[in-house]
Amino acid sequence: MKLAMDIGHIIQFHRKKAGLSRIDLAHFAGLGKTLIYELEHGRLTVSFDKLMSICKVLNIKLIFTSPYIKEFEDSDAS
Amino acid sequence: MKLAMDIGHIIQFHRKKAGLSRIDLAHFAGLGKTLIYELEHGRLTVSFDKLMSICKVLNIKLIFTSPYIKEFEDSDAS
DNA sequence: TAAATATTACCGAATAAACGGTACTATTTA
DNA sequence: TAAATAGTACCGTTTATTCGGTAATATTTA
Repeated sequence: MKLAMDIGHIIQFHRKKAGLSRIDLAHFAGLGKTLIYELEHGRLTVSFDKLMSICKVLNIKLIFTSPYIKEFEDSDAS
Repeated sequence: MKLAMDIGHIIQFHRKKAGLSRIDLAHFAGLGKTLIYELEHGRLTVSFDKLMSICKVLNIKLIFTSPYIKEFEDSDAS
């Protein structure tokens, strides 16, 4: 578990674990190579859905948590 | 804890819990009102850093997790 | 009811993200 | 060493996001 500070490092670590090149990862996530490159170099200005596509390929899950989350889950809105 | 499927609902729930209007939230997060509106209406095409700004205001934390996360945290890359 | 506030909604413009192309430099691998 | 692959880097263009403005409709509060 890790806070969303250095996603770039997390992505890079998991990409290498998966034995993928940047181009491979970009391809599997349906994205351009430039995005992977910039993401791994600390650029946080990435759209959320594209980040999700990458995480999906790398089997990384995102969890939202807060003092109210339990209450939210028990509500209808969930 | 909740997967990143319906962020819109999560945001809205927490915003109301905090007693903030959309304009309030937008203001505190340094964003435009349109973004909050669209985000709460299921639009996932939001930049990650702006989503983070919103979460920060609402005291929502984001956690990345995966089978390799422990290993990542113990590595230098973390 | 009336006034104030919040929400929903669309618009065009400004800004930012994402792309492919290209080229040059490591780093592998044969 | 030579060839192949991967990484770094910048560019100009396309596309998507984000914005403020405006207006009309709830919803809340006096």
